[in-house]
Amino acid sequence: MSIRTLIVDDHAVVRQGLKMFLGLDPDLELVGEAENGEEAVRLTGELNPDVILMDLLMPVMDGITAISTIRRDFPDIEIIALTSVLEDEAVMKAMRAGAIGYLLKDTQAEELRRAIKAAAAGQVQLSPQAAARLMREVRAPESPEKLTERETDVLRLLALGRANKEIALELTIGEKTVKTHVSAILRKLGVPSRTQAALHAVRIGLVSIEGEN
Amino acid sequence: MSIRTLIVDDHAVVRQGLKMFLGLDPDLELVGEAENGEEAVRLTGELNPDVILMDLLMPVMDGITAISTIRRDFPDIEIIALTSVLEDEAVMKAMRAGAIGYLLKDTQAEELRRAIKAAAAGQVQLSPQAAARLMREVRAPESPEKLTERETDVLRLLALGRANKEIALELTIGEKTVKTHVSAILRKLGVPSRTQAALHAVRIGLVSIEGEN
DNA sequence: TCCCATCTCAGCCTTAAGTCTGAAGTGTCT
DNA sequence: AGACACTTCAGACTTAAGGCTGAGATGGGA
Repeated sequence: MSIRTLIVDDHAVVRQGLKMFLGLDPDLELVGEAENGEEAVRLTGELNPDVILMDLLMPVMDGITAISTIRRDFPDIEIIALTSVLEDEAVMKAMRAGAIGYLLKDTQAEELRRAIKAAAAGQVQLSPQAAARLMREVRAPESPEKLTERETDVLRLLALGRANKEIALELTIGEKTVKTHVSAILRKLGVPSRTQAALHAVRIGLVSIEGEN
Repeated sequence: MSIRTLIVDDHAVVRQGLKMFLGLDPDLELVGEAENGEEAVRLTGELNPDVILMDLLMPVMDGITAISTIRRDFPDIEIIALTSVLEDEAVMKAMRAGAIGYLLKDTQAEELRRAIKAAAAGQVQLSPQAAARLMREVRAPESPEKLTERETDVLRLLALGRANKEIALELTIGEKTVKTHVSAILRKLGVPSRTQAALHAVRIGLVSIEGEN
């Protein structure tokens, strides 16, 4: 019995490439394609795949959110995060969201097929690079002190280039309170200035760099 | 006679997808693949393709640089910039570097093949979105007061999250001088704070967001 | 040669940013 | 009920950021 696979990526070219990679193996069956997280969630319910290859950066609904949603509703379906960039935060986020694997898009056909089979069997499969990052994370306790919800709100606005006073207005809280949050954010992120915090936020995808001010 | 095409992208999946897209058309012949700009330049000399599909974001040598180099050495070879993000500056840069087309990776197979044929015939081919951006650029004179070389140096460091004092040290100039430059930068970019200037720099690709501090 | 852009820096000033300490109100978990 | 995390805010403080004006040095172009 073949492994039913769903691919999720917003770029047609990437989907086509994955399709071909999968087509080379009789054990793998492509049951559907989705262009964004929302569509992925919907199709997962309809098609009931065994494994999902999920891009992380997509419009409408990002991959991380889609992974969380699907893992919650369909705990038997394994998901491999597939992305073009290797980013510490992204790896961690994908793992926490419930991905069983994390692969880079420069993966070769053979390796990708092996990863899908491993995932179908419930085995963790990481690209060597991702594994290295994860190791580093585990070794260094680092405990990257998670931001609270409110702090995340503040960081999101801060990363849009807003001043404390503006953030205060937008969140309808006092400027002093914003300062308190900003201080906590800087401490937790381990950066010395709001500019670096903003750059960090962009890096982890909290805000889109395409986003306007 | 078929159109000899070279594809350049650092992701194997994308190359595979493009390969399949091209394979659907007997008029198109894939003569080679490159993983980065440097390899693209080398292969162009060896293979003498008619059209090159060039990704813009690549390690070793980026697409813009590769386009400039190839267009200078092989003026008869047409290059289509192919990228996953639509960014005003990137469109302009690619055009200035000599690309004849600019397509997004979510392009459909049919459209991509049409674009290659148009490029081979020396005709400009833009994705509708890219065309729109270009129009906007042309319409709005904008005259975005160019930054001087030194100001660009400062902005680059600023966008890494550096403080004025740090920038002064790294450029071996006084902090006052840095402030002068920063003021000029803010005025020219039309933003009110260094944080927004940093975000702008990232947006236009002055610094990579992957870049560390 | 003279003009002009650029780069450099100074002084003076205002405001924004960030730290520290302390504290009150809320909700959750045990 | 008590512990704990989160959010809110105050006061007092230090430092960074940014604006404004002025000005000397360099170097290229008309």
